[in-house]
Amino acid sequence: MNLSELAAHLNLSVTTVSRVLAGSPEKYRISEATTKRVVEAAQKYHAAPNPLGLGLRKGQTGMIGLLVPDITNPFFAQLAREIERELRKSDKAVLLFDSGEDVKIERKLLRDMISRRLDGFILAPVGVDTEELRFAVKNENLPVVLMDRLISGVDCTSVSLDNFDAGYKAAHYLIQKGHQRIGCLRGDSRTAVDADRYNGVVAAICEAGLNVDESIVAGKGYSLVDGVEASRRILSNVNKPSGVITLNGQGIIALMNVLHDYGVSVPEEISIVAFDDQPWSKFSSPAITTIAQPIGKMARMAVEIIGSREKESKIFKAELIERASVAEVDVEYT
Amino acid sequence: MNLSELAAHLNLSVTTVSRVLAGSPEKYRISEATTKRVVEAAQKYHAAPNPLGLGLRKGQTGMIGLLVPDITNPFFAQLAREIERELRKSDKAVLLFDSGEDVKIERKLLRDMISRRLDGFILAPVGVDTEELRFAVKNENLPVVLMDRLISGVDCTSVSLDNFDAGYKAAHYLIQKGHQRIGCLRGDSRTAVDADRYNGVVAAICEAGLNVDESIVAGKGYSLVDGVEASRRILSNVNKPSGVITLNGQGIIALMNVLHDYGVSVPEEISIVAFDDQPWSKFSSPAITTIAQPIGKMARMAVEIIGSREKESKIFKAELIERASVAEVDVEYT
DNA sequence: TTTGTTTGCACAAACGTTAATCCTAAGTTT
DNA sequence: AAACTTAGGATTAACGTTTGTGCAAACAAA
Repeated sequence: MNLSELAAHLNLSVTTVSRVLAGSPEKYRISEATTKRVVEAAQKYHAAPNPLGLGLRKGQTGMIGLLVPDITNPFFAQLAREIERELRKSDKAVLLFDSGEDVKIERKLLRDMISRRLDGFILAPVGVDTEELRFAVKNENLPVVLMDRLISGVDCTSVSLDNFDAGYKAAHYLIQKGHQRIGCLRGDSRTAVDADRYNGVVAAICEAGLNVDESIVAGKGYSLVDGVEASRRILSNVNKPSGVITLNGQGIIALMNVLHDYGVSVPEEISIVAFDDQPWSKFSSPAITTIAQPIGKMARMAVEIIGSREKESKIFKAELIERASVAEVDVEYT
Repeated sequence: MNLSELAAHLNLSVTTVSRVLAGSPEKYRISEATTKRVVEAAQKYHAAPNPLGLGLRKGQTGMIGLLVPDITNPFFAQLAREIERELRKSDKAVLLFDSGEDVKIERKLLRDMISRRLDGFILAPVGVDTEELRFAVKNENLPVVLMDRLISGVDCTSVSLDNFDAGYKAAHYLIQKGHQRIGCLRGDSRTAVDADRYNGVVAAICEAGLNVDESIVAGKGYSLVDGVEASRRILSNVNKPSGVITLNGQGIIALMNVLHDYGVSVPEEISIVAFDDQPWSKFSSPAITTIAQPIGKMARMAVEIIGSREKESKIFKAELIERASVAEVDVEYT
């Protein structure tokens, strides 16, 4: 039911009803009696202000747009859930857009998002620099937060992971456990996320005085098929790695299956450190040692930035969760 | 940019601009020249009708609400993706609501959804009959489609799976492969989805003249923890099943890990049929034989029903995808 | 009684559209 | 030339809010 319908029903003006329901009856000197009458009738008839009228008047929609490359990817699903949960506290709703890792579709969606006059945007782009992305970001008046795959050169408030540090931590941990031959299952090396993480891995390896063998490094995309293919390439190497780091969430699924396929036991023959904690990681056998992103914290920060229209980017540190997929090996002295 | 701003810029009335951009210039006798002028300027300045004004005028928001129990669950994530993709074709957007399997939150969300005056609702409820759900559904004028966990007694257009048939198919397949001792990993047995599937399983078992051993049937919820616990119960039985059916998507993840933990090999020692095809099911080792829901088709049907305001419910049949997790066993004659 | 001060609410405008109606200048017919 | 048609738009109202202002009644003060 409308405010106007309710007002007619109560023989009051829409103004009065609106003022009561907006929560400031005393400010406008609405009597106790009237206030009570309105509130009770509103409850009874499920009356609430029409968001379109309200939005038109106030210039805001009460919605923020969330763009992800693939909601089917557990990382983005978790992100979406946390963002929705947080936004709900300020009575905002989430408009979901899924580009399917397709840059052309992403462009279209960005245009659509903008034309919908949302109150803010949380964008996890495919990872490619497009005109639409720049346009969306440059829209000075609207709060935009970039997440996950940041675009170098596109200047925008962002919430992200210190990917270099995360990669470094993963490799450093393996090295500390005695591993000297470290393989790496990458995603799309053209995206900054992947490159940064890999650079961190390389840095740790070099720092330890070891060298990087690119024949046990593979990957060309974030899909499961890509992951499986890369895993096979890594494992079919005559000189197998003693530890493998999967640089993205899908990677671990691919790798585990290929490992099982090849009859390689974890962590006895090969140790694994995976990026992105999955719901099942701790139930897996062996439980997976993980570089976990603080998804909840990042989501909350993104929402806070949107709400407060801050302009400062935040970088979070990943956390290494020790579980059972990494074995300690004796260091071979060469 | 607004239509009114654009109109002012072009020294035209808002009406004219609106009519050109709405795509019916000839119907209102707008000259070719003017039409062209408007179209070009609109492109140049990224001008588009404000959806709030438009919505207010037309009485629709161009958005439909999607309510799921858990977007992190791959089934609902896939559903969301397909629904969004389909809705996009008619320029509608998806407002996402995630109840987190919590009935109280679901109630609140339903109220919020209704007050947002959306053009339609696609609801995958937690599975419990609530007043709010009934209210949302009874809202005669708005198109509502129920999916997945239907509520018996709540009369509403729905798109669902023939769950009995699906359960029957799973069990029948195992029996056909010679299995006589069939275990079952259930979800929440109070929900109709789970009960129907289980009844299908029971029917197939009884039809084959075998009997159901409830000591290898377990499950009390849809979460991963529930799944792990139930899997342990089933596998710790002294007399292990020769085949296990997991009645929901999370189940297979739990079961596989527990199996690996117990050192049971699939399909040599135990065969598995899983509900809900997962992206990794075919890459798994062994690849998982699956009872797959036609998620894409179901999503498209839901969107079609919403669009056409049909009232007829549709029931889809699950498809059995034969892969490698079921072994043929010799039938023991008793 | 007149003037001033509250109290309690209604009225009007504006947000941006669109659909129905109306207006004006030009061209066409008689 | 007068009357009629047509082209090409502009005006107006309405969708449902909220906010600034207005205005009557009641009450107090002088």
